[in-house]
Amino acid sequence: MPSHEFQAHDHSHCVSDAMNAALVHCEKNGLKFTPVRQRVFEILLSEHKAMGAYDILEILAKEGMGSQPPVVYRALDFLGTHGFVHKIEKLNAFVACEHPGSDHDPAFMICRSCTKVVEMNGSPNSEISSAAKSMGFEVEAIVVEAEGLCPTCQDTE
Amino acid sequence: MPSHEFQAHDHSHCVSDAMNAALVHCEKNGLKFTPVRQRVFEILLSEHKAMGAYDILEILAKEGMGSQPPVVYRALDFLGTHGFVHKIEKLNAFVACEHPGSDHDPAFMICRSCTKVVEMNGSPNSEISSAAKSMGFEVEAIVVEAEGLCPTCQDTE
DNA sequence: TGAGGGCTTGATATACTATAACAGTTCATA
DNA sequence: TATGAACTGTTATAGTATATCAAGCCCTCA
Ligand SMILES: [Zn+2]
Ligand SMILES: [Zn+2]
Ligand SMILES: [Zn+2]
Ligand SMILES: [Zn+2]
Repeated sequence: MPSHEFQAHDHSHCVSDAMNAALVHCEKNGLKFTPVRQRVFEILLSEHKAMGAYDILEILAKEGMGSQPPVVYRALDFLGTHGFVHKIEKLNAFVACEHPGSDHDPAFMICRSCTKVVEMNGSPNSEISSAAKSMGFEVEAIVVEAEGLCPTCQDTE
Repeated sequence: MPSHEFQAHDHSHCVSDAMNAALVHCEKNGLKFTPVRQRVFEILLSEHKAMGAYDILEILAKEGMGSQPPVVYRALDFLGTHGFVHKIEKLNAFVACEHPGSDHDPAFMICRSCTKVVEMNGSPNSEISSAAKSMGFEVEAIVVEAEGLCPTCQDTE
């Protein structure tokens, strides 16, 4: 059983790796990684969970960084456009990307018990792509979200 | 290239097949396929497109079948629970099931140009299931939604 | 230097999606 | 006929997302 983010791990590495990758990517591409954007990213990095835009906004507001919805939606739009966060459609919520730097179609596992959200390794989407292609459909983006129980929560049920 | 619902076809068969299957299933299982539920299903069957709850409600209202959101959401809940319609998470919208009667994890193709939504044949989800299983994750439900261009719309671009 | 232009932020208002809660009705059945 | 379960009507409210316009910042080029 490979280790992964559902299990206990040194999460400070997740945070620093992702933040560093984002800083480097913005630097290289002349993107403005402004304080609000950076703070929203930090908030999403703090746990492997999806957060609603309004949950994030509440934190920002307490810190005096903006109190209106557009503030957080604009930051999320920036972060999503550049691949730093993903939207979880099933939850109408957002999660920090775990594979920074690589352009990828993410696929997620959502634990309904502990609410953690983890990206699958690799891109297990080739079967879907080829099923679509065999019907003549040209895929541009794929949403893959598996809901269920993570290893830890299976044990405690 | 197999034929499918993106292309021209005798759509009246889609409608009558699905409605018959639903009627039979409700009959067999003692489910109450009430006028509102039946009408909502008909509306969703009229095209291979996803419709928002409020679009459906607008039609119901014109016909004097209920004018408040709970009416349509309750009907959609019934239809979803019994597998007659699916929710498209990416669109926050609902579509009639094309494989009535069979218990299945649907996978969708969404054309961004003509907005048609078609279920893939088979369940091309085994790759995802096994990727999840290899990480110890127990899948209970899968959302698969591929967005792109259908065969027809590729030609006209 | 300072006028312009593009991008970011602030702020107000509004649109869109979904559910909670309770009252009234229908219908099967005990 | 009484009882209860399920469906419908209705009001109110919660939750998610965007349109729009004004104001500020930063870079660049005349
Ligand atoms: Zn971590
Ligand atoms: Zn869990
Ligand atoms: Zn059809
Ligand atoms: Zn199309």
